[in-house]
Amino acid sequence: MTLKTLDNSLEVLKYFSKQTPTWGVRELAKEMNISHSIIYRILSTFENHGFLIQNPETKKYELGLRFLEFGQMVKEKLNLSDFVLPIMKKLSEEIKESVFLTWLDGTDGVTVEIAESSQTIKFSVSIGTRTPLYIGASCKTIMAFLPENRQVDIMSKGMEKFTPETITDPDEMLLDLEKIRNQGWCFTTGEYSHSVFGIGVPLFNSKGEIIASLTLAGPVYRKPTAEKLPEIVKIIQYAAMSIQRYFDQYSFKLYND
Amino acid sequence: MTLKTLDNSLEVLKYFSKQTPTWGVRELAKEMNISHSIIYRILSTFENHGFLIQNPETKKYELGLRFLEFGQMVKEKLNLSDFVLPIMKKLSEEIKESVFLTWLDGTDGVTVEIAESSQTIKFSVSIGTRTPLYIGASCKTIMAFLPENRQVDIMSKGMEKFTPETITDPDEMLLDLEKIRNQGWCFTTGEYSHSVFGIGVPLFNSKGEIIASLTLAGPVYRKPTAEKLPEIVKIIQYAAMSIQRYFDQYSFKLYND
DNA sequence: ATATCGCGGTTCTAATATAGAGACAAAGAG
DNA sequence: CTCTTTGTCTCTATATTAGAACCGCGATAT
Repeated sequence: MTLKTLDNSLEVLKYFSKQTPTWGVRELAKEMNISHSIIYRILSTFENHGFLIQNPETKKYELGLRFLEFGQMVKEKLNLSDFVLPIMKKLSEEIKESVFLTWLDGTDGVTVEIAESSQTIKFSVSIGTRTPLYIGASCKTIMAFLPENRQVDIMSKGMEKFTPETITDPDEMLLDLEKIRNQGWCFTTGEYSHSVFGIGVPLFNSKGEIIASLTLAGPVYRKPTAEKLPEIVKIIQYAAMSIQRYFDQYSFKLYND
Repeated sequence: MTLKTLDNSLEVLKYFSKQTPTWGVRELAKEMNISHSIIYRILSTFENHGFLIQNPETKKYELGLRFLEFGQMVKEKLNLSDFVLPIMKKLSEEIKESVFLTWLDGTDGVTVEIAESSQTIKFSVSIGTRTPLYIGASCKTIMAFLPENRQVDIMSKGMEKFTPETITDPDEMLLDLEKIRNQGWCFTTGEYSHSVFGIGVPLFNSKGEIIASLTLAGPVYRKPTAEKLPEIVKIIQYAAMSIQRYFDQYSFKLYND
């Protein structure tokens, strides 16, 4: 049993995205098909607590500084900067492509740390980015190691076709995941966004449950040839091992259900 | 008129701080003097949306990855890294002390960007840190340029004595603020935390309203002598001018009421 | 100049969601 | 083993919220 008011309010909050960072009361009400009175009350309550701010001229609302506070606390809790980021940076320099760490969170993968390639053309993504688990190397690597009932669960909520390469057939997906699980890594091209390749390897907690993935990504035209791929996978796996050791040592603190 | 349920829920959220990052249901209920049923419903609703996560072993709750997403969006909206941070870094290198940017948010100052000193002993603070406006150089610099009714408002909510140096008498504070306003900068020692000095200068929006402050801080034993102070203030003011120009140019987007 | 529209904000009341006490099983402590 | 404490769930009186209608304002159109 959940609180409907809070539930609605958090749903409202999710409309403040990178694509649509500001909303007027009636504008958002129309978008959500809800009475503008309700939206007004929700937005102004959030504003009272600093989670939203209202531009006094345009009267539109946007995200407030309170999120800086909470976001930073989560980041410090993860504490990846000290030990994990250097490993990622080294890997990124070695292969000359961007490297990122994706965390399992419900039915999504969340990018929690990034080491960008120094090349001018590179794969680039923001910390905090959320993607459904059935899309792309980083997420499918995670999904492949979940129990099958959770895999089915994720797919049962519908699978959106992000690009022509996105797999949207559940049976095909299950086969794909099995392959990933068997070989221990995942190679994709153009699933998450057009003309991007990715190579992901899994990371587990001390109980052997999947919690994250380490992924390398770059433009497809630089994608490794079939004969170079195994070598690159090995290098990524080696970096993943170092990170894994750190996780084991600190019995890493983020859960998957 | 606000939503009481949401209001309570956000109040609950604020108990997840750096000092107390994890809470059990009944533990938090006791702390807040609220029925544990209510807390349970609030926490589990937040959990459904990824704002909190529950450790499956200890059953305790802590902040979830959703905050990473929203925190990052706020950070990118501010977009200080590209232009303002380099200025701060240069200033920090020149004077060899930490430099930080504090934003006005309601009755608090929020640290939004930091350039740490390279010295081993240095002032250090997290992004997102919140302090009442009546404490410390960075906050008092902002408060000094607010209209008097808002100054009185802030003080009327009570003034906590953080350190022996904290000014808690409203009349004394008003005099102090006037002095800061007249000289255009603020110098304090040991107000925010023991044995720390700070020098703050104000930053305004295009309408001449105070929105932020640029502050230099370090250990008191390195605090500038009376004759060196004016020179250092000038250097800080020069950096502030550069930042000010950037704000003017982009008619800077964060509001103060 | 006047009318119209759409905006954020407010008020009202029926109807619904919530508060809060209490119960429960499970886990832990003594 | 018993006693305590935990998170979770159920119940009902009641406080809170939903949603329509309304308001005054400012921009736009006539």
